[in-house]
Amino acid sequence: MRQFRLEFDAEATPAPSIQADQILQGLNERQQEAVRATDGPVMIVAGPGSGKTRTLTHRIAYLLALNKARPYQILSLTFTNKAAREMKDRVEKLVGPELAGGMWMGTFHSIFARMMRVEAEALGYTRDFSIYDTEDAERIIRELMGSLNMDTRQFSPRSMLFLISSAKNHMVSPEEYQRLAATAQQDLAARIYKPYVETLKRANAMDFDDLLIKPIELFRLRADILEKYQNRWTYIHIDEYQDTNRAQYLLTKTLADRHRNICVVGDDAQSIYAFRGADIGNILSFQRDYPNASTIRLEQSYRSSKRILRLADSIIGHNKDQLEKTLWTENGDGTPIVLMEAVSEKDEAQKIERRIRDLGVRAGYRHTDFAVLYRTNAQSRSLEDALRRGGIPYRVVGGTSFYQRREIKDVLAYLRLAVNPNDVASLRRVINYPVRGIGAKTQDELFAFAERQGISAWEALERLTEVGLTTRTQTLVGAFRDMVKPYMQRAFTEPADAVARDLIKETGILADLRDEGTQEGLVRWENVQELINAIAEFTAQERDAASLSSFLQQVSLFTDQDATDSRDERVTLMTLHASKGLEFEVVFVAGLEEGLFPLANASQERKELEEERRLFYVGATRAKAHLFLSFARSRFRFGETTSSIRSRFLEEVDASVLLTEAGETLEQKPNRFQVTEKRSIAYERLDPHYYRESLTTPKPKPKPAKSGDRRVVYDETEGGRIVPGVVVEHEQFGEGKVLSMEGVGDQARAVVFFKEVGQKKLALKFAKLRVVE
DNA sequence: AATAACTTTCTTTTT
DNA sequence: GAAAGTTATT
Repeated sequence: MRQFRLEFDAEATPAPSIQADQILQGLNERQQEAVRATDGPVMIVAGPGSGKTRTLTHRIAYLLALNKARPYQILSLTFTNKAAREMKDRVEKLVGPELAGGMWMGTFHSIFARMMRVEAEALGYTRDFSIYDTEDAERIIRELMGSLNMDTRQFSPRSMLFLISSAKNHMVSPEEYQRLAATAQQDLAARIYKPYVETLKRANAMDFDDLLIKPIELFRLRADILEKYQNRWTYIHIDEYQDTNRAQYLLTKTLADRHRNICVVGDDAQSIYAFRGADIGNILSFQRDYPNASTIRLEQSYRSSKRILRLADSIIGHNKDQLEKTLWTENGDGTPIVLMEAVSEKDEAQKIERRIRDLGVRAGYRHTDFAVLYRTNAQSRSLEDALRRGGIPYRVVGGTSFYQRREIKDVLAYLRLAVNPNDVASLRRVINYPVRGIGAKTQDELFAFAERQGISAWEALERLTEVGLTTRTQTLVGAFRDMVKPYMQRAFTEPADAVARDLIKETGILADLRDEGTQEGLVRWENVQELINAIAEFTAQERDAASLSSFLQQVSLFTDQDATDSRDERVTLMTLHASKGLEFEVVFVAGLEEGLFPLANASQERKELEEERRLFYVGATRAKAHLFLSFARSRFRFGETTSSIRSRFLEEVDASVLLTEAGETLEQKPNRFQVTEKRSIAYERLDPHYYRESLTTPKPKPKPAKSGDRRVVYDETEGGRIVPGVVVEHEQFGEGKVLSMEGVGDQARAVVFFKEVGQKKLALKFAKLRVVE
């Protein structure tokens, strides 16, 4: 893992093994232009399949070949590890490994994690800080909510984390957030935000957002450090620029400020990460930030057939927010796009399976040529079943990766604790695993003591006698402490694999898994063994003595796709999000149903709906030759069968390139979703996901509201006339229809779809709704 | 304190 | 239909 070398590599740049003009070969004129424009700001706007990434890598290779920049002066940022790896491979192929070796190429997170490792002390961290993923962060939030007596049922820790994360990404401080908080949920988040940040700091830990925000803080605080990096990275490249969030934008802008050699590549039509703070505005305002920027459009698609492009174009044409761009191709018309209608999700999966087999036989496609895309991870199950039954090998991208498995995270938590004693999340995770008699109550007392004394939880263990536990518990806790303690030294003096192996053995995790005696326990046992191997492998490659902590930091940033091997013969199953940047001969987009794609929550707000549409656009444009769209008329969701209707996207699409399975053209109902003049909001009849209750079960009978019964559909005793289906009026929002009700008495809330402002959730206590007619 | 049995809620999408 | 949380039992 050469990429984890920490020192800057300042040795002389080796001579390029290739001439610059050779690099330009095989590129079209526009691409060559983009490659040649090496100085100053450049924006490459490009459609799917136009060779964006290719152009970017050629540009980097060109810089190296010209000896314009030394490798370590080039910073190239991507969004996934996979993209970074691919990019590096391509550059290597062009200029040779020695020259490509020293480049800084990786995800935003991995690059800045490495930087923060070097600069940690400037912000009061140690270089061995822990990196908290969503699960760790959620654990912290849950604890905090508990200690602040917040009801985790009303607002989940996850939703709190989401709000805090988005505040962080927008660079809103806890104090500001407190002022801005408007809803009850935001109020709660505002109360947790500050303690959350403080807890992380005390734990010597950073979450994913911190990895981007802390560098910004650092640069603001220390002009000297900023200057160092501005001069280090004189050429900055950013792939998928449309997906950068505020922090990423600021970070790269600050870094590029001195030399202004920044090149961004993106496609506004493929922006699909607004939900995690991505801001299309960044790509739209590039010209404003850099008035002398050259903009280069790549509009020729080398990937898809004419029919597929026409379909894609008709999808995106329904969006208002977009940059002007016309894709064209020299490719042939291709085959018509096939729309498949299925009875159920099972049937849908079977049809897809049959198509794959059929095309494999008739057109000679290999399994790697196929991809099945869907909106939610949960949809993979039925597809997997069908493929398994049909004997077609597949791989699922995403889902839980190796490093997210419970047993792996348990082991990693032990190791993290050894490296970073302040790491509370890890301490909490392992203090009573395997079970050693330190229950919730004991833990509460320990952490409360630490809180009172203003010390870290580990220090509380060190001062165990002062906590005031019974002798018996003290012995148990002391034994745990004494078991882990030696490793806190050893982690820094001995090879990582030896430390890890001994610690794992001593904790008894392996024995615990073995004694389970189940098949699952065996698998987990094997996984732990595999982790030990991975650490050993890492140690062999990396001679840095303290590398256990860098290993831990690295694996925190690993995600699914890292294990995937595209060479083996399998059909790929993945979410539409995960498919970005990839291409396949044959693509299936499954589950085109209202409420699923677009998702129910997203179908009310124009912005969110447009994002769903871009997602559809991304999915459709993954296909080179064949595209299949499918929907099922019923689907097993939420533990029950629900009937569905086909997605509105199918009504919008250019039907001339589409055929049904029967070979007929699609009959569209273009006005199906228009909100008509008066009161009829067409959703209620057409979208069963809004009316799940009433369509799947007989009309909910008014139940007497028992106390503690949270499943009350509506409250008879109060405002009894406000029930799902009734039209109501609100002072500000105007007229709307009640979609559903929840809660009783003061807690009663209604989800109302207003004609003017869309869907809102209102507390009846405050919202003074009047029933119309 | 640990286990078993139960109830409840939840599904976007990810570094 | 899973995961997480709650309650009852040992």
